[in-house]
Amino acid sequence: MAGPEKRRKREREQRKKAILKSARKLFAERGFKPVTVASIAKKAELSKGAIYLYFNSKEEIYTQILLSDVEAFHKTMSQIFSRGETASQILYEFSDAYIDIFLNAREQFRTLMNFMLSAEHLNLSNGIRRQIIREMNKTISLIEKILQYGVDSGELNLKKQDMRRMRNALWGLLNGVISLHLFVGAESMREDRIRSNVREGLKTIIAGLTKTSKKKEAHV
Amino acid sequence: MAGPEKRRKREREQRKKAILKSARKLFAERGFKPVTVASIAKKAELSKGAIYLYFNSKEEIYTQILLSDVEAFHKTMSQIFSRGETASQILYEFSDAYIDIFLNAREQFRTLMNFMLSAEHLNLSNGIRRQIIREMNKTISLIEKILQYGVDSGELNLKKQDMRRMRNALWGLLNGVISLHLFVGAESMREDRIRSNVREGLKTIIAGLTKTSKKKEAHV
DNA sequence: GACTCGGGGTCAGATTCTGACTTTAATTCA
DNA sequence: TGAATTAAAGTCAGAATCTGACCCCGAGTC
Repeated sequence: MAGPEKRRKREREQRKKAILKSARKLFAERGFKPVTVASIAKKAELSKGAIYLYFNSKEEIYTQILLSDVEAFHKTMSQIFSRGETASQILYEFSDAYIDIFLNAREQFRTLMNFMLSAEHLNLSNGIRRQIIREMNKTISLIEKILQYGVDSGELNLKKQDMRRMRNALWGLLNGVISLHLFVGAESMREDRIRSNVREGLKTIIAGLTKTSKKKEAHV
Repeated sequence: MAGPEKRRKREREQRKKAILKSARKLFAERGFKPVTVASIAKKAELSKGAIYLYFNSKEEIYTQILLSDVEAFHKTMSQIFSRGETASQILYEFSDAYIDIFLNAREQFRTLMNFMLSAEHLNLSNGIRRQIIREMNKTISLIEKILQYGVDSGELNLKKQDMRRMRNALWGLLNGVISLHLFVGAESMREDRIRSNVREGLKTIIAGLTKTSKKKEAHV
């Protein structure tokens, strides 16, 4: 590629990134609907029209942020695997990492949460919504893999048909605890409380799943 | 100023600076004539045409670099004054600073030197050339000020009509020594040799000027 | 249901940029 | 000398990017 051409391409990508950066901040603060394209343009020091040279719609901006966040999220969480540890250790680490992301990359987390909480009235096209949900599920199914690994290694005792429910329970535990503390409780205590609550829940669940406790038949 | 407008102005100035930066490097390496506008454009990752949106001619680019260098140079050298010291101390510091600039901002120095060495066949317009020379003279006349200060304080013995000649002799000493070592002598020895040569010359000149040596009448 | 208002999206015109083209001036060679 | 060649300065039509006034629609108000 020629000199000026290369420079132009680079600058075009920088511009795009700048728009996404501005938009991410605004979406994290306010969600989808209240953020106007004009406000994104203003933050990025561009005119509204210029935004449409880089994206086809407000929805597309939101989607790209969401997808890249979900992917980054999934990438981070994937790294938890591939260390020769017990399933319960991995579960603890997974939870820790999840909480870390919440605490350190709050904007990403909020955007994600916002999507989960109100995906239906976001008026994204159905295809896009499904794509994002599929991506999110990839992360959720990591929990299932951990559980499966525990079952395979003989560490955990869990029937095939309960796997999915347990996975959702664990995922729910994480998000529920975090959400609980997001709106109540003092900022200063938040991290400790989230961590200890999650750890406590995990401990009990893992205890209930470990093979040593051989008795189990008390049906629901 | 509005958001996008402010950004545009900023970016325009950045572009201009980038062009000057590329051009300065090339001019320092090769002088005026051999540097083509196309080569400046290439280094700045722009087309030739774009260069002419920021400058009216190759000459103007060169001039702006030269002027800003001369001004920076003069500013640095001016700071030598305004410390309550003897004229000879100030002369030593002035020389040291001059050598420092040569050693640390070689590109600027080369551009300046190049101008001094071949101002006549640079085909700059006469007005511009005179403007730059006037600016350079401001710096040269700093030496005269130092000498005058020495005379006024009774430290130096120098007739009014000899002032200018002495000033030029000192300036010549500096540039002559530097030029000498610029083309001969090993890089590793250069700094030491320049400094010691200049110091030696200064020492002798100052000795010849200090009032204590009262005898003087041996005309040329 | 008419009216207002706010925000998504459009578009004509302004600005910036590109590279092929024209001009100019210096050099070579008959 | 002066015609031919060449190389670099400088130009310009058209492409790319950007702007902000404008259009349109849907949601709320009376």
